[in-house]
Amino acid sequence: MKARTRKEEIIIVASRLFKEKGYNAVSMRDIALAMGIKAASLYNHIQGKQEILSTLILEVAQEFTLGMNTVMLSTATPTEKITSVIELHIDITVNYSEGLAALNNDWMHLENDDLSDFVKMRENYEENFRKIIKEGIEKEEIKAQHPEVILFSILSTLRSLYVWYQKRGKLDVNILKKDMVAVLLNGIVV
Amino acid sequence: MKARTRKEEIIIVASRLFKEKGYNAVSMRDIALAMGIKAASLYNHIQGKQEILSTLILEVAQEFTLGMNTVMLSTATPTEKITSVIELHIDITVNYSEGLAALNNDWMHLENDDLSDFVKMRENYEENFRKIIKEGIEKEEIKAQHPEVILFSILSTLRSLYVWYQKRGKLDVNILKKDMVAVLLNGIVV
DNA sequence: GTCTATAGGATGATAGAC
DNA sequence: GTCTATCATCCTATAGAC
Repeated sequence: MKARTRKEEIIIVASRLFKEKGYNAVSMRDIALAMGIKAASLYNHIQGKQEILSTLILEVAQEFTLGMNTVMLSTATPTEKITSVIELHIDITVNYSEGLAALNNDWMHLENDDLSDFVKMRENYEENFRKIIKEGIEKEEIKAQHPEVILFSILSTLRSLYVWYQKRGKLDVNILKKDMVAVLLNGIVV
Repeated sequence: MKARTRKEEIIIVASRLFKEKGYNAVSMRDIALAMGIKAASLYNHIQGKQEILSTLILEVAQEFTLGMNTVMLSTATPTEKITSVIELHIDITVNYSEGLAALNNDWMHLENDDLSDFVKMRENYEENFRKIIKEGIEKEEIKAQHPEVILFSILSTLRSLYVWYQKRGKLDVNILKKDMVAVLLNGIVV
C-alpha cells in the first residue's frame, strides 16, 4: 500500500503507530511528529482521528467480505473452500498487515454507523465460514467435531497471523500457505 | 476469583472494563463509577492505574510459567505434553478470563521492570513450547512441518480462547478440552 | 474509607496568519 | 499546506476535611 495522497500517508503512518500501541495510546501529536509536521496540520487532510481508524478498518473489512463472497459463489468442495479462505487470509495479511492490527484490536473504538457496519460484516463473514464447515461435515469431508470449535480454531489462527508474519523474517507466501493449510486441515500428529 | 479485599475488588472491576475497551480507553473515573465511589477514593487502596494493570497481568503470567514448568519436568511423551499445555490454557481461560484479555492486549502498556519481566516470561514460555514440538518431530510423533507454523497455529488458537469461551454459552470444560485437543492434534479432515 | 477541591499536564480540535 | 496560539475537556494523582 503506497501513499498516493497526503491523506493516505497520514493513514499509513498512523496505522503503524496504532499497531504498536493501540488506537487510544496514539495521539494526533504522535502521528504528526512521525510525519515531521504539527498536529494542527493533519486536519487539513482528514476530518479527525476517528476518520483514520474507520478508513483503515473498513478498507480491510471490505477485502474480507469481497474475498468471502467470491469463495461462496464458487462451485468448489467444502475442503477447497476452506483452503481458499485460508489463502485469502494470508494474502490480506501480507498486503494489509497494519490495517489488520487495527481491525483486530481497535474495532470497538469505531463509532456510530462505522461500528455497526463493521460488526455486521464480521458476523456475516463468520456465518459464511460456519456454513462451509457445516456443509463439509454433512458431506463427510470434515470430521463431525463441534463445528464451533473448528470455526474458532481456524479463525483465531488466521486472525493472529499478522502478529507473527512480520516477526518471523517473512516466510515465502506460497510455502506459508502450503504449511498452514496442511497444519489446519490435517493436524500435526503423525 | 472472588474479591477478598477492596484492592482485589478494584482489580476485578477494572479488568472487566479493560476487557471491553482496553487499558487506555478506561479512566480511573470509569472504574470508580462502576464501583459506586469517586476516583480519588481508589487511591486509598492502590498506588495508581499502572498497579492495576501489572497485578492483573503478572498474576496470570505466573500461572502460565508455573504450569509450563510442571509440564516440562514431567516424563510424558511430546504429544502428551502438548495435550497438557492445551489443557493448561483452557483451565487458565476458565479461571482468569479477564486477566487474560489484559495479558493479550495491554501488556505493552506495562512499564519498566514489569514490562521486561513479562516479556521474559513470555519468551521463556514460547521457547519451552518450541522445545516440546521439536522433540516431537525428532521422535516422529509430530509431522515434520515447519515447527514455527505448528507453534504459532496452536498458540494463537489457545490465546484467543478467552474471547470465544464466554460468547458461546460456556461449553463444558471437559468436552472443550477433548474437542480442542482433537482438532489441534489431528486436524479436521476425515 | 470516602469525599470535595484542585493541581498539572495531555488530548482532540479550531481559528486565523503566512 | 503548514504554522502558532488557543480552547475546552479529559486525564492521573494529591491534599486535606469528615
